[in-house]
Amino acid sequence: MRAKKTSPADLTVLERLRTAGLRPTRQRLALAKLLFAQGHRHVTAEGLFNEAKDNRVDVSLATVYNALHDFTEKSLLREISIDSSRSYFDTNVGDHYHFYFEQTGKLQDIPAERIALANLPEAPGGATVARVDVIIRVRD
Amino acid sequence: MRAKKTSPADLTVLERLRTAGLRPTRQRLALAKLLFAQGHRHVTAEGLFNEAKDNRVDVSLATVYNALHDFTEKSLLREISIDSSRSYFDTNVGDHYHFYFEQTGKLQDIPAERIALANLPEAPGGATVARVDVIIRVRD
DNA sequence: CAAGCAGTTTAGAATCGCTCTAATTTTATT
DNA sequence: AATAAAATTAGAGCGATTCTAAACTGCTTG
Ligand SMILES: [Mn+2]
Ligand SMILES: [Mn+2]
Ligand SMILES: [Zn+2]
Ligand SMILES: [Zn+2]
Repeated sequence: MRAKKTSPADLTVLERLRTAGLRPTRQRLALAKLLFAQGHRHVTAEGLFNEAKDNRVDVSLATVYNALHDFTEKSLLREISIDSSRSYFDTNVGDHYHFYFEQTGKLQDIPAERIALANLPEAPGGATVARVDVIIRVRD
Repeated sequence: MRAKKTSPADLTVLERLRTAGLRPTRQRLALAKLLFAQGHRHVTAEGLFNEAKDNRVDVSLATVYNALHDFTEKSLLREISIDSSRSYFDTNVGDHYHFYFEQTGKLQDIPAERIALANLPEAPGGATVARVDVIIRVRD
């Protein structure tokens, strides 16, 4: 694989990886750019893999999975289980919820302030709440 | 496979199937009995399949999947996606939410009244809300 | 109750998202 | 440049689920 000079536009993404403690390899940089260059996104591994291909980013499927998981581990992404058949990865790691369009498989953010989640019960038996997921499944 | 007389205890389950418009076959009756005889349950296909084996219910894995899906279609069960690696089926089809214990993979019901879900945003673009899932993921 | 048919079950193959393996390549450090 | 650690990769492997197509069963009808 040909290495390519780092352009100024990559700098922010590069720093983001370094800050997270991830080596800024060509593959991670390219994927991070696809993921983070625009606004928040919800991607599947396959979707990102195809997008990489479309953008002539030469990267293996295994690396896409590795990167998605590495990014998730470092809180650059968050993984969402909506449909038991595939995982989604969300570039919005802040507190928020989702609409899920069953026909298209698309996700749409709902800001945390838009839902009042009151009286959340205590986690039983001294357990710790890791996350609260709210998914509003919609159909046309 | 030997057929077995329908016992009085099966009657309620039998009616339940008939009412749902499902033929009360030996396999469906046996599985429905496992599912609905006790209180509410959260099962996986594999779990139910093993439970059937333990109870000397001779049924194939494909039939377990068929029954779970048929029951879900008729609203005798509801399917829950928690973990992208497997589906759970819930005998509680009423409005309620869940604790999910990440270590053990167990689910625990949270009655709808225990969570105040206010200000639910409208479904965008004239879509209809099919369901609202709330999953509180907990760790010890 | 026999026949007939739609609905159901089944074993095993197939599928599919994802993970693993082990060899190669790259990165970061000296 | 040499080295060690980390990352990438092709392809095999895995596990949950679905599919196929043949055998069986429940229900209706005569
Ligand atoms: Mn994962
Ligand atoms: Mn399903
Ligand atoms: Zn999101
Ligand atoms: Zn439940």
